[in-house]
Amino acid sequence: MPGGRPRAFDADTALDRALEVFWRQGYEGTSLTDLTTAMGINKPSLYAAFGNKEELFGAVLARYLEGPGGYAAAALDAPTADEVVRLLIHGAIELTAGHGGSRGCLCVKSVHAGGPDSEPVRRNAVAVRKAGEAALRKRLEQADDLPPGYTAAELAALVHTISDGIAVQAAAGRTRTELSRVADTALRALLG
Amino acid sequence: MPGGRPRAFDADTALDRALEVFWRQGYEGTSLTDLTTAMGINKPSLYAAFGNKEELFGAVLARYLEGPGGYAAAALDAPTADEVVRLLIHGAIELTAGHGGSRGCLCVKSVHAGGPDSEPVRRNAVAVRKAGEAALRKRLEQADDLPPGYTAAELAALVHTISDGIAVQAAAGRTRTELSRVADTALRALLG
DNA sequence: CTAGTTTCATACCGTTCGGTACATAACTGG
DNA sequence: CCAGTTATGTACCGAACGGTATGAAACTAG
Repeated sequence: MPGGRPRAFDADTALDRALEVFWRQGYEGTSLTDLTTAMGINKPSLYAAFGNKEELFGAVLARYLEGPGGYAAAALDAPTADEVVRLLIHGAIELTAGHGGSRGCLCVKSVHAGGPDSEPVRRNAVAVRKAGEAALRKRLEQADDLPPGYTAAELAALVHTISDGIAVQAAAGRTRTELSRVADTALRALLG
Repeated sequence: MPGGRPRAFDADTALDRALEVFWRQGYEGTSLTDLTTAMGINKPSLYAAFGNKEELFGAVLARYLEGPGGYAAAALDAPTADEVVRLLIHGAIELTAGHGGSRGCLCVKSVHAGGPDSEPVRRNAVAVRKAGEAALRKRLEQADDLPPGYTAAELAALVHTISDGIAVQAAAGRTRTELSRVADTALRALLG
Protein backbone atom coordinates (compact mmCIF):
# COMPACT_ATOMS: atom_id res chain seq x y z
CA MET A 1 0.00 0.00 0.00
CA PRO A 2 2.56 2.55 0.91
CA GLY A 3 5.18 4.11 -1.22
CA GLY A 4 6.21 7.55 -0.29
CA ARG A 5 8.97 9.70 -1.60
CA PRO A 6 12.24 7.80 -1.68
CA ARG A 7 15.08 9.20 0.40
CA ALA A 8 17.67 11.06 -1.59
CA PHE A 9 20.67 9.79 0.38
CA ASP A 10 22.15 6.46 1.36
CA ALA A 11 21.73 5.87 5.08
CA ASP A 12 24.88 3.79 5.41
CA THR A 13 27.18 6.27 3.75
CA ALA A 14 25.56 9.07 5.75
CA LEU A 15 26.31 7.06 8.87
CA ASP A 16 29.92 6.75 7.77
CA ARG A 17 30.16 10.52 7.36
CA ALA A 18 28.70 10.96 10.83
CA LEU A 19 31.26 8.49 12.14
CA GLU A 20 34.08 10.54 10.70
CA VAL A 21 32.85 13.69 12.42
CA PHE A 22 32.14 12.10 15.79
CA TRP A 23 35.47 10.29 15.68
CA ARG A 24 37.34 13.50 14.95
CA GLN A 25 35.47 15.89 17.24
CA GLY A 26 33.88 13.71 19.88
CA TYR A 27 30.23 13.69 20.92
CA GLU A 28 30.18 17.01 22.73
CA GLY A 29 32.40 18.73 20.20
CA THR A 30 30.09 17.86 17.32
CA SER A 31 27.04 19.99 16.51
CA LEU A 32 24.02 19.06 14.45
CA THR A 33 25.24 21.50 11.85
CA ASP A 34 28.58 19.69 11.70
CA LEU A 35 26.69 16.45 11.20
CA THR A 36 24.22 17.59 8.57
CA THR A 37 26.99 19.31 6.63
CA ALA A 38 29.16 16.21 6.61
CA MET A 39 26.25 13.91 5.86
CA GLY A 40 24.94 16.12 3.11
CA ILE A 41 21.38 16.14 4.46
CA ASN A 42 19.11 18.50 6.39
CA LYS A 43 18.12 18.26 9.99
CA PRO A 44 14.61 16.87 9.43
CA SER A 45 16.08 14.08 7.31
CA LEU A 46 18.57 13.30 10.02
CA TYR A 47 15.87 13.11 12.66
CA ALA A 48 13.56 11.02 10.49
CA ALA A 49 16.29 8.53 9.71
CA PHE A 50 18.24 8.32 12.98
CA GLY A 51 16.11 9.71 15.81
CA ASN A 52 18.19 12.36 17.49
CA LYS A 53 21.82 13.20 18.12
CA GLU A 54 22.13 10.66 20.92
CA GLU A 55 20.54 7.80 18.97
CA LEU A 56 22.59 8.69 15.93
CA PHE A 57 25.69 8.40 18.04
CA GLY A 58 24.53 4.98 19.21
CA ALA A 59 24.24 3.82 15.62
CA VAL A 60 27.62 5.35 14.84
CA LEU A 61 29.27 3.60 17.77
CA ALA A 62 27.83 0.25 16.68
CA ARG A 63 29.12 0.82 13.17
CA TYR A 64 32.52 1.78 14.57
CA LEU A 65 32.73 -1.47 16.50
CA GLU A 66 31.99 -3.73 13.58
CA GLY A 67 33.91 -1.60 11.09
CA PRO A 68 37.19 0.02 12.15
CA GLY A 69 37.02 -1.62 15.57
CA GLY A 70 36.25 -5.03 14.18
CA TYR A 71 39.86 -6.12 14.48
CA ALA A 72 39.30 -6.64 18.22
CA ALA A 73 36.69 -9.34 17.82
CA ALA A 74 38.67 -10.89 14.98
CA ALA A 75 41.82 -11.02 17.07
CA LEU A 76 40.14 -13.42 19.50
CA ASP A 77 40.14 -16.07 16.79
CA ALA A 78 43.93 -16.19 16.63
CA PRO A 79 45.33 -19.63 17.49
CA THR A 80 47.51 -18.70 20.45
CA ALA A 81 46.94 -16.36 23.40
CA ASP A 82 50.23 -14.75 22.54
CA GLU A 83 49.02 -13.96 19.07
CA VAL A 84 45.69 -12.64 20.35
CA VAL A 85 47.51 -10.09 22.47
CA ARG A 86 49.83 -9.04 19.66
CA LEU A 87 46.96 -8.58 17.24
CA LEU A 88 45.05 -6.49 19.75
CA ILE A 89 47.97 -4.15 20.43
CA HIS A 90 48.97 -3.72 16.82
CA GLY A 91 45.34 -3.35 15.82
CA ALA A 92 44.91 -0.58 18.36
CA ILE A 93 47.74 1.31 16.70
CA GLU A 94 46.31 0.94 13.23
CA LEU A 95 42.92 2.04 14.52
CA THR A 96 44.05 5.09 16.45
CA ALA A 97 47.13 6.40 14.67
CA GLY A 98 45.11 8.23 12.05
CA HIS A 99 42.04 7.38 9.99
CA GLY A 100 41.62 10.42 7.82
CA GLY A 101 41.57 13.36 10.18
CA SER A 102 40.68 11.25 13.21
CA ARG A 103 43.22 10.35 15.84
CA GLY A 104 42.50 8.22 18.87
CA CYS A 105 39.65 5.87 19.65
CA LEU A 106 36.02 6.92 19.43
CA CYS A 107 35.13 4.77 22.40
CA VAL A 108 37.88 6.20 24.61
CA LYS A 109 36.90 9.70 23.54
CA SER A 110 33.28 9.03 24.43
CA VAL A 111 34.19 7.84 27.90
CA HIS A 112 35.60 11.31 28.47
CA ALA A 113 32.43 13.15 27.45
CA GLY A 114 31.75 14.69 30.83
CA GLY A 115 28.82 17.02 30.37
CA PRO A 116 25.55 16.21 32.14
CA ASP A 117 23.68 15.68 28.86
CA SER A 118 26.25 13.23 27.56
CA GLU A 119 25.86 10.74 30.37
CA PRO A 120 23.88 8.21 28.30
CA VAL A 121 26.61 8.31 25.68
CA ARG A 122 29.25 7.79 28.32
CA ARG A 123 27.39 4.84 29.81
CA ASN A 124 27.02 3.33 26.37
CA ALA A 125 30.75 3.57 25.75
CA VAL A 126 31.52 2.11 29.17
CA ALA A 127 29.22 -0.84 28.52
CA VAL A 128 30.85 -1.52 25.17
CA ARG A 129 34.27 -1.45 26.78
CA LYS A 130 33.25 -3.80 29.56
CA ALA A 131 31.83 -6.28 27.07
CA GLY A 132 35.00 -6.15 25.01
CA GLU A 133 37.23 -6.89 27.94
CA ALA A 134 34.93 -9.68 29.11
CA ALA A 135 35.19 -11.32 25.70
CA LEU A 136 38.98 -11.10 25.84
CA ARG A 137 39.05 -12.54 29.34
CA LYS A 138 36.89 -15.48 28.30
CA ARG A 139 39.13 -16.13 25.32
CA LEU A 140 42.17 -16.18 27.59
CA GLU A 141 40.44 -18.32 30.19
CA GLN A 142 39.89 -20.99 27.59
CA ALA A 143 43.49 -20.84 26.41
CA ASP A 144 45.90 -23.57 27.41
CA ASP A 145 48.87 -21.48 26.37
CA LEU A 146 48.56 -18.43 28.60
CA PRO A 147 51.83 -16.53 28.99
CA PRO A 148 53.32 -17.55 32.34
CA GLY A 149 52.77 -15.33 35.35
CA TYR A 150 49.30 -14.01 34.54
CA THR A 151 45.75 -15.02 35.20
CA ALA A 152 43.36 -14.52 32.30
CA ALA A 153 41.67 -11.64 34.08
CA GLU A 154 44.97 -9.91 34.86
CA LEU A 155 46.25 -10.19 31.31
CA ALA A 156 42.94 -9.07 29.83
CA ALA A 157 42.82 -6.00 32.06
CA LEU A 158 46.43 -5.12 31.36
CA VAL A 159 46.12 -5.48 27.61
CA HIS A 160 42.98 -3.38 27.69
CA THR A 161 44.78 -0.73 29.74
CA ILE A 162 47.76 -0.59 27.39
CA SER A 163 45.41 -0.41 24.44
CA ASP A 164 43.70 2.56 26.09
CA GLY A 165 47.07 4.17 26.67
CA ILE A 166 47.93 3.80 23.01
CA ALA A 167 44.64 5.49 22.10
CA VAL A 168 45.46 8.44 24.33
CA GLN A 169 48.98 8.72 22.96
CA ALA A 170 47.59 8.67 19.44
CA ALA A 171 45.02 11.33 20.27
CA ALA A 172 47.84 13.44 21.72
CA GLY A 173 49.61 13.33 18.40
CA ARG A 174 52.10 10.47 18.49
CA THR A 175 52.91 9.09 15.07
CA ARG A 176 52.32 5.53 13.97
CA THR A 177 56.07 4.90 14.00
CA GLU A 178 56.47 6.09 17.58
CA LEU A 179 53.45 4.06 18.66
CA SER A 180 54.97 0.97 17.10
CA ARG A 181 58.08 1.40 19.19
CA VAL A 182 55.98 1.71 22.33
CA ALA A 183 54.04 -1.40 21.36
CA ASP A 184 57.19 -3.39 20.72
CA THR A 185 58.54 -2.42 24.11
CA ALA A 186 55.29 -3.34 25.78
CA LEU A 187 54.97 -6.69 24.04
CA ARG A 188 58.55 -7.55 24.88
CA ALA A 189 57.87 -6.83 28.54
CA LEU A 190 54.55 -8.65 28.53
CA LEU A 191 55.29 -11.74 26.48
CA GLY A 192 59.06 -11.91 26.49
CA MET B 1 46.52 56.02 45.24
CA PRO B 2 44.43 53.04 44.46
CA GLY B 3 42.20 51.06 46.73
CA GLY B 4 39.00 49.95 45.19
CA ARG B 5 36.39 47.63 46.50
CA PRO B 6 37.98 44.43 47.80
CA ARG B 7 36.93 41.23 46.13
CA ALA B 8 34.46 39.21 48.13
CA PHE B 9 35.96 35.83 47.26
CA ASP B 10 39.31 34.11 47.52
CA ALA B 11 40.78 33.61 44.08
CA ASP B 12 42.65 30.43 45.01
CA THR B 13 39.68 28.63 46.49
CA ALA B 14 37.57 29.77 43.55
CA LEU B 15 40.21 28.24 41.28
CA ASP B 16 39.97 25.00 43.24
CA ARG B 17 36.20 24.93 42.76
CA ALA B 18 36.72 25.50 39.04
CA LEU B 19 39.22 22.66 39.03
CA GLU B 20 36.67 20.31 40.54
CA VAL B 21 34.13 21.12 37.85
CA PHE B 22 36.53 20.95 34.91
CA TRP B 23 37.99 17.72 36.25
CA ARG B 24 34.58 16.14 36.58
CA GLN B 25 32.93 17.41 33.38
CA GLY B 26 35.81 18.28 31.07
CA TYR B 27 36.34 21.54 29.23
CA GLU B 28 33.56 21.19 26.69
CA GLY B 29 31.11 19.70 29.18
CA THR B 30 31.44 22.64 31.56
CA SER B 31 29.42 25.82 31.06
CA LEU B 32 30.07 29.24 32.52
CA THR B 33 26.99 28.74 34.65
CA ASP B 34 28.47 25.51 36.03
CA LEU B 35 31.62 27.41 36.85
CA THR B 36 30.10 30.49 38.45
CA THR B 37 27.76 28.31 40.50
CA ALA B 38 30.59 26.16 41.81
CA MET B 39 32.87 29.12 42.40
CA GLY B 40 30.16 31.12 44.12
CA ILE B 41 30.73 34.22 41.99
CA ASN B 42 29.06 35.95 39.05
CA LYS B 43 30.22 36.02 35.51
CA PRO B 44 31.69 39.54 35.54
CA SER B 45 33.78 38.61 38.58
CA LEU B 46 35.01 35.52 36.80
CA TYR B 47 35.98 37.50 33.74
CA ALA B 48 37.66 40.24 35.75
CA ALA B 49 39.70 37.76 37.76
CA PHE B 50 40.53 35.06 35.22
CA GLY B 51 40.02 36.46 31.71
CA ASN B 52 37.69 34.04 29.97
CA LYS B 53 36.78 30.37 30.00
CA GLU B 54 39.87 29.35 28.08
CA GLU B 55 42.29 31.33 30.25
CA LEU B 56 40.57 30.11 33.38
CA PHE B 57 41.13 26.59 32.18
CA GLY B 58 44.79 27.38 31.67
CA ALA B 59 45.08 28.53 35.26
CA VAL B 60 43.16 25.47 36.42
CA LEU B 61 45.44 23.13 34.49
CA ALA B 62 48.52 24.74 36.00
CA ARG B 63 47.05 24.36 39.46
CA TYR B 64 46.19 20.75 38.71
CA LEU B 65 49.77 20.03 37.74
CA GLU B 66 51.33 21.45 40.87
CA GLY B 67 48.55 20.22 43.14
CA PRO B 68 46.96 16.80 42.52
CA GLY B 69 49.38 16.11 39.69
CA GLY B 70 52.41 17.16 41.66
CA TYR B 71 53.27 13.57 42.49
CA ALA B 72 54.70 13.17 39.00
CA ALA B 73 57.41 15.78 39.40
CA ALA B 74 58.10 14.55 42.92
CA ALA B 75 58.51 10.97 41.74
CA LEU B 76 61.51 11.97 39.64
CA ASP B 77 63.44 12.61 42.86
CA ALA B 78 63.26 8.99 43.93
CA PRO B 79 66.68 7.37 44.30
CA THR B 80 66.33 4.54 41.79
CA ALA B 81 64.83 4.40 38.32
CA ASP B 82 62.82 1.44 39.50
CA GLU B 83 61.31 3.48 42.29
CA VAL B 84 60.57 6.41 39.97
CA VAL B 85 58.47 4.15 37.78
CA ARG B 86 56.63 2.60 40.72
CA LEU B 87 55.81 5.99 42.18
CA LEU B 88 54.50 7.23 38.84
CA ILE B 89 52.20 4.27 38.32
CA HIS B 90 50.86 4.19 41.86
CA GLY B 91 50.52 7.96 41.83
CA ALA B 92 48.48 7.79 38.67
CA ILE B 93 46.04 5.47 40.41
CA GLU B 94 45.66 7.72 43.43
CA LEU B 95 45.16 10.69 41.15
CA THR B 96 42.59 9.16 38.86
CA ALA B 97 40.66 6.63 40.93
CA GLY B 98 38.45 9.26 42.49
CA HIS B 99 39.01 12.75 43.86
CA GLY B 100 35.57 13.73 45.08
CA GLY B 101 33.27 13.25 42.12
CA SER B 102 36.10 13.31 39.58
CA ARG B 103 37.41 10.19 37.93
CA GLY B 104 40.24 10.11 35.45
CA CYS B 105 42.91 12.65 34.61
CA LEU B 106 42.12 16.24 33.70
CA CYS B 107 44.97 16.32 31.22
CA VAL B 108 43.89 13.13 29.46
CA LYS B 109 40.32 14.40 29.36
CA SER B 110 41.46 17.68 27.83
CA VAL B 111 43.37 15.91 25.08
CA HIS B 112 40.03 14.46 24.02
CA ALA B 113 38.23 17.79 23.78
CA GLY B 114 37.62 17.67 20.06
CA GLY B 115 35.44 20.63 19.22
CA PRO B 116 36.89 23.34 16.99
CA ASP B 117 36.75 25.96 19.77
CA SER B 118 38.64 23.74 22.19
CA GLU B 119 41.73 23.42 20.08
CA PRO B 120 43.84 25.81 22.18
CA VAL B 121 42.94 23.81 25.26
CA ARG B 122 43.85 20.59 23.53
CA ARG B 123 47.20 22.00 22.42
CA ASN B 124 47.89 23.18 25.93
CA ALA B 125 47.23 19.73 27.34
CA VAL B 126 49.40 18.10 24.67
CA ALA B 127 52.27 20.47 25.47
CA VAL B 128 52.02 19.70 29.17
CA ARG B 129 52.08 15.99 28.46
CA LYS B 130 55.08 16.27 26.18
CA ALA B 131 57.00 18.23 28.80
CA GLY B 132 56.16 15.67 31.46
CA GLU B 133 57.41 12.77 29.40
CA ALA B 134 60.55 14.69 28.45
CA ALA B 135 61.31 15.25 32.13
CA LEU B 136 60.87 11.56 32.83
CA ARG B 137 63.09 10.60 29.92
CA LYS B 138 65.85 12.92 31.12
CA ARG B 139 65.62 11.49 34.61
CA LEU B 140 65.96 7.99 33.20
CA GLU B 141 68.79 8.99 30.88
CA GLN B 142 70.80 10.13 33.86
CA ALA B 143 70.11 6.94 35.81
CA ASP B 144 72.81 4.32 36.10
CA ASP B 145 70.32 1.72 37.27
CA LEU B 146 67.93 1.52 34.31
CA PRO B 147 65.95 -1.73 34.26
CA PRO B 148 67.62 -4.00 31.70
CA GLY B 149 66.23 -4.19 28.20
CA TYR B 150 65.00 -0.60 27.83
CA THR B 151 66.39 2.64 26.61
CA ALA B 152 65.40 5.67 28.65
CA ALA B 153 63.15 6.91 25.86
CA GLU B 154 61.42 3.56 25.50
CA LEU B 155 60.75 3.18 29.19
CA ALA B 156 59.54 6.76 29.53
CA ALA B 157 57.12 6.36 26.63
CA LEU B 158 55.84 3.04 27.92
CA VAL B 159 55.32 4.27 31.47
CA HIS B 160 53.53 7.31 30.13
CA THR B 161 51.32 5.10 27.97
CA ILE B 162 50.42 2.80 30.86
CA SER B 163 49.70 5.80 33.02
CA ASP B 164 47.35 7.09 30.34
CA GLY B 165 45.68 3.70 30.18
CA ILE B 166 45.11 3.77 33.92
CA ALA B 167 43.49 7.19 33.60
CA VAL B 168 41.11 5.89 30.95
CA GLN B 169 40.26 2.83 33.00
CA ALA B 170 39.56 5.03 36.00
CA ALA B 171 37.38 7.35 33.94
CA ALA B 172 35.48 4.30 32.73
CA GLY B 173 34.67 3.38 36.30
CA ARG B 174 37.28 0.91 37.51
CA THR B 175 37.76 0.97 41.25
CA ARG B 176 40.99 1.78 43.02
CA THR B 177 41.34 -1.88 44.05
CA GLU B 178 40.99 -3.13 40.50
CA LEU B 179 43.42 -0.51 39.25
CA SER B 180 45.95 -1.63 41.84
CA ARG B 181 45.79 -5.15 40.52
CA VAL B 182 46.39 -3.89 37.00
CA ALA B 183 49.31 -1.81 38.22
CA ASP B 184 50.88 -4.73 40.07
CA THR B 185 50.62 -6.85 36.95
CA ALA B 186 52.14 -4.12 34.83
CA LEU B 187 55.01 -3.42 37.21
CA ARG B 188 55.79 -7.11 37.49
CA ALA B 189 55.99 -7.35 33.72
CA LEU B 190 58.00 -4.15 33.40
CA LEU B 191 60.45 -4.42 36.26
CA GLY B 192 60.33 -8.09 37.18
C1' DC C 1 33.25 64.40 53.06
C1' DT C 2 34.99 63.91 48.38
C1' DA C 3 37.33 62.03 44.34
C1' DG C 4 39.08 58.07 42.33
C1' DT C 5 39.26 53.20 41.80
C1' DT C 6 37.82 48.49 41.74
C1' DT C 7 34.34 44.89 42.47
C1' DC C 8 29.67 43.75 42.80
C1' DA C 9 24.92 42.13 41.05
C1' DT C 10 21.58 42.47 37.46
C1' DA C 11 20.17 42.53 33.16
C1' DC C 12 21.23 42.04 28.68
C1' DC C 13 23.96 41.13 24.01
C1' DG C 14 24.23 38.27 19.58
C1' DT C 15 25.02 33.49 18.42
C1' DT C 16 24.48 28.78 18.48
C1' DC C 17 22.49 24.86 20.49
C1' DG C 18 19.27 20.58 19.76
C1' DG C 19 14.94 19.94 17.85
C1' DT C 20 10.43 20.81 15.06
C1' DA C 21 6.10 22.85 12.11
C1' DC C 22 4.89 23.33 7.77
C1' DA C 23 4.23 23.31 3.08
C1' DT C 24 5.89 21.12 -1.06
C1' DA C 25 7.83 17.40 -3.86
C1' DA C 26 8.21 12.62 -5.25
C1' DC C 27 6.82 8.29 -5.02
C1' DT C 28 2.97 3.77 -4.92
C1' DG C 29 -1.48 1.62 -5.17
C1' DG C 30 -6.06 2.05 -6.98
C1' DC D 1 -5.78 11.21 -12.42
C1' DC D 2 -6.33 10.75 -7.55
C1' DA D 3 -5.59 9.51 -2.60
C1' DG D 4 -2.27 8.27 0.59
C1' DT D 5 2.38 8.19 2.25
C1' DT D 6 7.03 9.51 2.99
C1' DA D 7 11.01 12.64 2.32
C1' DT D 8 12.62 17.24 1.38
C1' DG D 9 13.92 22.25 2.10
C1' DT D 10 12.94 26.38 4.64
C1' DA D 11 11.99 28.73 8.29
C1' DC D 12 11.46 28.80 12.92
C1' DC D 13 11.25 27.44 18.20
C1' DG D 14 12.73 28.19 23.21
C1' DA D 15 16.80 27.48 25.76
C1' DA D 16 21.46 27.78 26.69
C1' DC D 17 25.87 29.28 25.14
C1' DG D 18 30.13 32.57 26.02
C1' DG D 19 30.66 37.21 26.99
C1' DT D 20 29.56 42.27 28.31
C1' DA D 21 27.34 47.04 29.44
C1' DT D 22 25.83 49.43 33.35
C1' DG D 23 25.11 51.46 37.64
C1' DA D 24 25.36 50.91 42.47
C1' DA D 25 28.43 49.45 46.40
C1' DA D 26 32.70 49.31 48.99
C1' DC D 27 37.01 50.50 49.61
C1' DT D 28 41.66 54.19 49.88
C1' DA D 29 43.96 58.57 49.49
C1' DG D 30 43.51 63.29 50.30
